[in-house]
Amino acid sequence: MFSKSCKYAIRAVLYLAIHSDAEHKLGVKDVAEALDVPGPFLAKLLQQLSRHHLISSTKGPNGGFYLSETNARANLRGVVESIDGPEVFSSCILGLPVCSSQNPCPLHSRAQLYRQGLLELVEDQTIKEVAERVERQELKI
Amino acid sequence: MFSKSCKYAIRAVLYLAIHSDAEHKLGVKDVAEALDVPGPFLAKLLQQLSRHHLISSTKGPNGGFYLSETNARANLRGVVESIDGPEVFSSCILGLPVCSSQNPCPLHSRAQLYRQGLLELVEDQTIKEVAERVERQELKI
DNA sequence: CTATAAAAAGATAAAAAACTCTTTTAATCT
DNA sequence: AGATTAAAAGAGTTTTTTATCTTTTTATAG
Ligand code: FES
Ligand code: FES
Repeated sequence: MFSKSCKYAIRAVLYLAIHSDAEHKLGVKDVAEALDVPGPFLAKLLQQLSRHHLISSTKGPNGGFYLSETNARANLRGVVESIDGPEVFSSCILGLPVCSSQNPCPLHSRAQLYRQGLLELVEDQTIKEVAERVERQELKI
Repeated sequence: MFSKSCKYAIRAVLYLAIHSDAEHKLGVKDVAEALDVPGPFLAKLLQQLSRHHLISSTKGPNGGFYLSETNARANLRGVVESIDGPEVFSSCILGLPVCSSQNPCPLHSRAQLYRQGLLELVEDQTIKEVAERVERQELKI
């Protein structure tokens, strides 16, 4: 479903939500080791998220990546769209050039249900909320 | 979501459901041109589906690919599983090594809704039913 | 102001997915 | 039986995704 990159990105954002804030920034290495993900590759992803203002970062000593309060109040949709592109939520499930009710593919109407589930997955709770649930219920990330 | 291969495969199966039967077989080229898909690549996919008995084929003059009655009474799940692997319906949406309610990831419970939609998409109608709907409603494939 | 720490950027490499070409096998027709 | 047709199988190639390595920029600390 999501690309590997996107999965890494989501997990990294959640990790930052739990373990970082403006006063406690984390280096790529910290996150990569905690999530068991290739470091230099994760660095690229975090840079990309940072460029899109979905996470925050500063350079230099005591620098690193973190989630600002604002970052944490967003949901995960932006993260997914930033890495995998916005089309994941709107493109035809059979790969036809356009997806529309005007000219639908055979799976179009049922694809709505699937998309609904997908959107709820990433939209109906903030990153902060997910992170808090992870802590309360000791979930794996 | 589905790989490109899988999308091609689904479309090809539907095309066969509509345009072929045991008495009217189609060559790879026919299908590839109709769907505007790379021919030799589609050939590989059809061979794979044929090996898994999801479509039928015969060699030689008047040979080709087609859907038997039995093939057409199945749903699309087998096609998807044959090309993309069965894990698409059961693997963790965040890429964790196992997906289970015992040790769930933060998105696990909501992922169920998404999976439900995905399964309905491919399971709740037979290939024949989809094909008939395509003909009745002149849908694109 | 200099040394240092860490992200940003750029350039490369490896692996996987998508796509192509060639040879072999099997069915049909004459 | 021999010629022909079309799938099956095998061996490449190209493109995209994933992963690594190196250099540059910027913020901080001393
Ligand atoms: S047209 Fe295929 S999903 Fe909408
Ligand atoms: S554990 Fe992640 S979806 Fe089930």
